[in-house]
Amino acid sequence: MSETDGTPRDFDTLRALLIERRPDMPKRLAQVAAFAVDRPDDVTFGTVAAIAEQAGVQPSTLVRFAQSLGYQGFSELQDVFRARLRDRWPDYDERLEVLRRRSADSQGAHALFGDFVDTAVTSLIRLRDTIEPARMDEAARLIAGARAIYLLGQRRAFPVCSYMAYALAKLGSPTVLIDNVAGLGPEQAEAAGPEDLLIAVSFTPYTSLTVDVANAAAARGVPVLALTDSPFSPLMESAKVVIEVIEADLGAFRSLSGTLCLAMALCVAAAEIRRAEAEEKGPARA
Amino acid sequence: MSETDGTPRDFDTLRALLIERRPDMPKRLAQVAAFAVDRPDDVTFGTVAAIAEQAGVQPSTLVRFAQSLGYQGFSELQDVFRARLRDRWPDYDERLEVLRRRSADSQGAHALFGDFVDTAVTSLIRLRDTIEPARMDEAARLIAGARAIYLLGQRRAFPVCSYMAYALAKLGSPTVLIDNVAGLGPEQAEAAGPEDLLIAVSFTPYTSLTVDVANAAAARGVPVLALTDSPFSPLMESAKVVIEVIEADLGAFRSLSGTLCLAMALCVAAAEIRRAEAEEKGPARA
DNA sequence: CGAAAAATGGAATAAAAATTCCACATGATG
DNA sequence: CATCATGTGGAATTTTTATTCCATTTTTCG
Repeated sequence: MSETDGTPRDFDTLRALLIERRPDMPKRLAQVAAFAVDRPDDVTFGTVAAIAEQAGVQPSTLVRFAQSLGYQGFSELQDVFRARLRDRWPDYDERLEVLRRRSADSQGAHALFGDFVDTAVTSLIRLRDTIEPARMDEAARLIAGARAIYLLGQRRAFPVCSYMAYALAKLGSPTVLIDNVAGLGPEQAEAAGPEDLLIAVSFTPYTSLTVDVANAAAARGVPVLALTDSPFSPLMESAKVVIEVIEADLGAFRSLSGTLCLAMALCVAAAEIRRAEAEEKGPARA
Repeated sequence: MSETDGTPRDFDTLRALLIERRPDMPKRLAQVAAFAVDRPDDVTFGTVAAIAEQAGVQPSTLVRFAQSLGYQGFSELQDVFRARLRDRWPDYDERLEVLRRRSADSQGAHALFGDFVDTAVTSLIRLRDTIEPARMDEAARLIAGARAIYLLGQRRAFPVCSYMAYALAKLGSPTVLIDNVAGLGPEQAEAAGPEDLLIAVSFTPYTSLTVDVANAAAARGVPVLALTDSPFSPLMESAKVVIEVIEADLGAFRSLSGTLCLAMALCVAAAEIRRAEAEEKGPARA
């Protein structure tokens, strides 16, 4: 993987290289190689001095070790160790750099697309691994149990809402998309009652309309399901259930893929719950 | 866990503390708290200067932040972040195991979400590998060269358009989202002229409004860029450039992830082209 | 509205770290 | 066994990084 000059940039390759080359290394360097393979965490987090002591060598030996592998210095080698723990979240600055360089080449659109795809995939996988199943079930039940679903989200969150509006409508749920046309957002939301559900979607920086309408609704006893990106979201107060969605971003552009998938899954899960319940109560009616 | 004096030594406690105390913190410190909770990985590996920049504060603020929580300095706080990875990730295999078990266990919403994620990832990767770079460049240049961008898409395609509207606006392009409020879609599109660009997004079954408006515009000499899902799309006739987007679907639900990524990439690519051109012509004006 | 307190930004300083350098040791080779 | 190439330890140096300090701004409260 990704070594142009025999100097690994990813941990697995580096590890393999160390194991392969260790027998031919000078004593101290071999010692360092062994230590690096055995206790990668210590290498990841330690300072040169600390690692040197643990490995029983001089600090300078570590630097020479790194250089003998083709790195500029020990720090560069340590970066590979760190990337191992960090990989799933592509490095912000480096990415931006790549973005800029590529578009300067005017290789442009397609390469950029590749980056966006990477970011979206990262986002999706990460979200799948971190989201709490219990929360999702709660949310799905909330949707399934509601009389009508009110969807609230502005700016970047709006596509999510309009997508849910489409999906829910297709699944047969009474749905109101609060699009705030003519500034009537608050009024659109006013029809919602305790039997209904307001799904509020908002990301930093939180649109005040969204927050205000959600709070007002909550105050009236309308249950609120919040999809948001941080535990500090102002939606936390009013929401009955909160699902935290952390998306990866590329430059200034945050992916929406994870949120959309989540939204879709919730809608379909809710539809399933409803269907199951309908079957239990009156199988004949279907 | 293990805090004698209210200063957490483990990450989870620290995180909880930050969430709890953030509302009462001064602005900048709250900002740091949010950053620390949202992007712990960046805090774990960054230097004070790098983290400060990403969080939009001064280095000294980070130190003060740590001290206000009872740590001696920022480094001590960072240790807590590092310990989190040390403790949590030593064994990759175990982690995978947990993950596997979790997704096998869970039924309902979460499992469904996993499926949607799989579908989206498949969609993304496939799209990245099949799309024609030349087309994308054409499309990006078209967007970059236009006076104003008109966005047309109904139903499932609407979220894509609203997302583009958001992105283009943020990138400084004059943008009109044809949302067809009050049935005024055709009239909204009428302002578009040969200097402008109409981006039409439509998937099977093609909404007639979209097709009609796109055709009418094309007849008037407005260039049309079509994002669609089949070579038989009725948009083929009127479009100057067509990008074909094939999305994977799960049951009746087709993913949108690929289309959204594509849309985003096009917008950013166009913005880059514009910037490059602006720099060439009048570097002084920037 | 005005004084006091708290918070903030940014430069200055101190601390710590990485890296380089070189004298010395070791081991291979003729 | 002399010589040379290679490897090593440790101090010196340079660079990076964290922290402190203080003038200025913002907020709070009488």
